[in-house]
Amino acid sequence: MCITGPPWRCRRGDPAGSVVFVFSCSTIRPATGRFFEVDNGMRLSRGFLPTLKENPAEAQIISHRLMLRAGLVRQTSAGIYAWLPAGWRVLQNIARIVREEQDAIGAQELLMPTIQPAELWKRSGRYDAYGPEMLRIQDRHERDLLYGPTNEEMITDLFGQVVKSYRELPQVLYHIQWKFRDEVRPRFGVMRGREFYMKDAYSFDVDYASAVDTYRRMMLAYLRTFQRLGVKAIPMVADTGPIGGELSHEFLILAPTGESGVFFDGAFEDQDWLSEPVDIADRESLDAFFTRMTSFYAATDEKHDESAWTSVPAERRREGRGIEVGHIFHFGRKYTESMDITVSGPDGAPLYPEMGSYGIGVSRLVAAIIEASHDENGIIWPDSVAPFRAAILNLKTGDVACDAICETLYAAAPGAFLYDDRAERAGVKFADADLMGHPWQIIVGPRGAKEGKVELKRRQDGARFELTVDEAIVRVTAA
RNA sequence: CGGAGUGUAGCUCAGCCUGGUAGAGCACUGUGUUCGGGACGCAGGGGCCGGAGGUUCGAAUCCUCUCACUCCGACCA
Repeated sequence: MCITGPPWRCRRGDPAGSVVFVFSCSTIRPATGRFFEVDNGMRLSRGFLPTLKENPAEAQIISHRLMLRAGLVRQTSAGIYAWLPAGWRVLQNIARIVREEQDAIGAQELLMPTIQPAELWKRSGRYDAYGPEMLRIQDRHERDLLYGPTNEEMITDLFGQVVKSYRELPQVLYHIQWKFRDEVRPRFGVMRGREFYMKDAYSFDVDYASAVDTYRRMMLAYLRTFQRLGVKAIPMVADTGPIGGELSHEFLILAPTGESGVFFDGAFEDQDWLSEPVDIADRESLDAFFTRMTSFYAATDEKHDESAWTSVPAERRREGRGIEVGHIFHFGRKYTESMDITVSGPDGAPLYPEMGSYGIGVSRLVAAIIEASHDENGIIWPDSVAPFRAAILNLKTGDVACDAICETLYAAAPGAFLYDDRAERAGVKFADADLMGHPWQIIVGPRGAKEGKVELKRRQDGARFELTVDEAIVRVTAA
């Protein structure tokens, strides 16, 4: 419960339930001889934000290098990472946007455990089918458990316990949780780790037509989610395996280091899905949206169709590579049938609901966004996911004017700004700010400070603006 | 799981072949000069050389075993 709350601490030895509140004095750094000041690490001098000047030897791809160098993660064993404060902030920012868009289509968030009983998987037949990627564990009673790689069985079982009538459908349930797949060869940092943070949603519909509506709503939610994350993720028709049909799409972020080749209609990049007029309660509206969306050609190299490709106007043909960050999939009654989960139908007879599952690799997105958005100096965070909105660079700590302006800025947007108050040279601060990729840098130097001016630098394009303190605050917090 | 490597200071690495008791740069501490794009000087601190066993008067160095990590392949959100 301390995770997001205001800074407070329990004093050891106090009666249970008694809490001592220690309030932060956020404006002036102490000269009062106080031995402790609440600090959430947003002053860099006190922060747990270890930047690295050199590339760690184990990191091959750019996102892995930058994540280590910018102090986002540390590896604890092969394919398993600790998320340091800045990385954790990014992860939560992504999760927040994912959550808002899931909620917007009526999905309900819950939280299932990471550890699952083997019995559940034996019912669906996947316990034997899954293979060594599943991490199997035994408890002290020698019961078989596993660290969940996915949650179809568990959600289906939960659903069956609760929902008894077709009138309660559709249901869309999701959670954002850590998963584990014991990859033979983890690599590329969190891009292909063993432990990963993922949103997975599961839908239950009364019939196929209704399941298609759900699928289309989810498609819209995904398009909006990725747009808000500041990345171009293109949905590509994916292989549906033995089930067949067209209701499977993978979402790929364009990046040169992607694992799949992609071909798509450039018109896709110009769409604004946030203002797309769709009534998600109306089947015809959903159908119109989906028809328009799928009218743009998009396919991975595996599903690429040359003849369809040539019908795309030549100037709009885009080829590149992509990283898969999401997958939506209708699979029908596979689990409801194998686990014998039914609801009563309109005629009183039991029926097997139609299911779909919908994943977004939240931790993988951190790496994928970096792959898609960086330069030779470091990360360039999209505004929506950046760990800090801006870094305040005090170019001369100890200078009365610089310190005063920086403290004013720092107090103006609690939690949003990282204040580089270290006694470092300007170059070090510039380099670290570029590396960490804050959307804005508020540069406070002795020259401008005398006149109450600061310099604003936009990380994305390097644009610089000389502004008053108040103007800078407005500008940075507005964007 | 096959094949190939690497483990020496927080990071990047040298030393190993040809055994003689541990090094550099960066980082860190103190200090002085610097101070708008990763400064410089002086003085410091920090490593049972991944682990275990063996050979030897003596092992970071040679031998055996083991663990971890990385890369290539097969696999994959």
